[in-house]
Amino acid sequence: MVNGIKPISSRSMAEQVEVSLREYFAQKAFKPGDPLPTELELAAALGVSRNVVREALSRFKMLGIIEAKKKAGMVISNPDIVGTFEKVLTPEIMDEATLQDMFELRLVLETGIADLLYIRKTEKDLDELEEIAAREVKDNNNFRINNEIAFHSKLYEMTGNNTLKRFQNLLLPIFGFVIKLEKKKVISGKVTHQDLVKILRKGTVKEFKEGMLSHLQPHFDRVKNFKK
Amino acid sequence: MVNGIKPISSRSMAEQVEVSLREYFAQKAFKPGDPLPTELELAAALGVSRNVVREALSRFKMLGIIEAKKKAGMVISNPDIVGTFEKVLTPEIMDEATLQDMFELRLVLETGIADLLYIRKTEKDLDELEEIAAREVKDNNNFRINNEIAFHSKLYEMTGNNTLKRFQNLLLPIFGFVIKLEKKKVISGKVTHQDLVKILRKGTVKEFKEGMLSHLQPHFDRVKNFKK
DNA sequence: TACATTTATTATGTAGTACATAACTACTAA
DNA sequence: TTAGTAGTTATGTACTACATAATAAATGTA
Repeated sequence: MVNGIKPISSRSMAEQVEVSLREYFAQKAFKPGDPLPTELELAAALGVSRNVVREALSRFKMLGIIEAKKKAGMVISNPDIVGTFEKVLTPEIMDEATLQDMFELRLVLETGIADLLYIRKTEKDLDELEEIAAREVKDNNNFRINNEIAFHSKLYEMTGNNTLKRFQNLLLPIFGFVIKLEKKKVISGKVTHQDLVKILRKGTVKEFKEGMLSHLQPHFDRVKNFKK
Repeated sequence: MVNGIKPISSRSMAEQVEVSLREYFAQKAFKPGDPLPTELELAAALGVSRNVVREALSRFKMLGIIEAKKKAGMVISNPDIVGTFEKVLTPEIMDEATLQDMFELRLVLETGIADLLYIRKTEKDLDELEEIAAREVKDNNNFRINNEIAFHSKLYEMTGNNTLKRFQNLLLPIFGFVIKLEKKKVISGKVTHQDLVKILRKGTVKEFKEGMLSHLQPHFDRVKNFKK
């Protein structure tokens, strides 16, 4: 294999225009609401067909960076970050290494939210969380996974960080997908959801961190055995 | 404001085609390498012009979900998740709430990687980390920020999780941006980088977690004072 | 003058045609 | 058998045409 040599830029015009536009936005310090030149103006300035410009613009529209209205023209807008993330997070077509990475990422988040939780938690939240934990004891197995999801989702909700909450919600399918890949039975940790609620109420941050770690221990064991 | 009523789908054809294609990919259980129908076939099947199809396809190309070669046609490929994330992570056009969320997200990651670190750390890594921490003591202020970045980046590298490492690298500008917004002087935590290295070498996971928390304390204080 | 209605005007959205280009196939000739 | 050539095909780019919606201008009416 020849090293240090890159293939001639066979990048499509649309791709190059995308890059150019991104630079243009940055250079002009565009902010949400700011109007853009018309498609024809852009095409003329870039020396490409309107078609190519539209393909590039279509990309920005998908990301939510650009919004377009007839006659009014196009304006910059603030993108939905998590929404964009969702568009590429399809376990079926992701490579295994990245899947494993995402699996670990969820564990990192799960153990990392403790401090945030203790800053933001309220009595009302704790009541709701307790209700979820109590419900799962009664329920049969069919609904156990749903309750598992509900419990952890509630935790993220309690951090008051909406981006984080939505983000972890996207990670859940990945988590399930990876576990399914291995065909191993999921073993529960020693610390149950109800234990965690109890700690959140009366215990310290440190105790909660230990509790959560213990709760997730089976997953961490899995990570330990995974050879990179 | 009228609730429960949505505006008539004034979504563009390109947007609708994007959705249709996504469903089509899922339904056909497409995996990387699988060939797609030609643009003309898609256009005919969807009942739209080739132009519209291309605008939608352009979006998938940006995400890295589709690759196209002349004559050979198009194939599914696995997207670069972090790369995609990078495309929407422009602090300048992000709304403040999300910026704050991302700031917190970084803190969550930083405190959450401890367990992963202890699973994966090697002597070689520790030596390198120590070298970075030592360097920053000598350096003058100009390079302090660079060293700050280098140290924390190295930590993520040590987790052996490349996605995580790249991800936090994208978060760094946000972090700087948010701090700059407030125009407050950055106060260092009581635990220095050199302290952290020492703990990583000889101490337990628990000690490291406490150390990191103490190191980040000024940032957490900032979060505490931030009213949502 | 003030207001309502109609009429351009304009930029995006969609359709269709044409042709360049790269890559693959099959055929041909040495 | 192999080298070379011609043909085929799907993407890439360009251009034209027109529909559509939103705005602004112009007009008419009270």
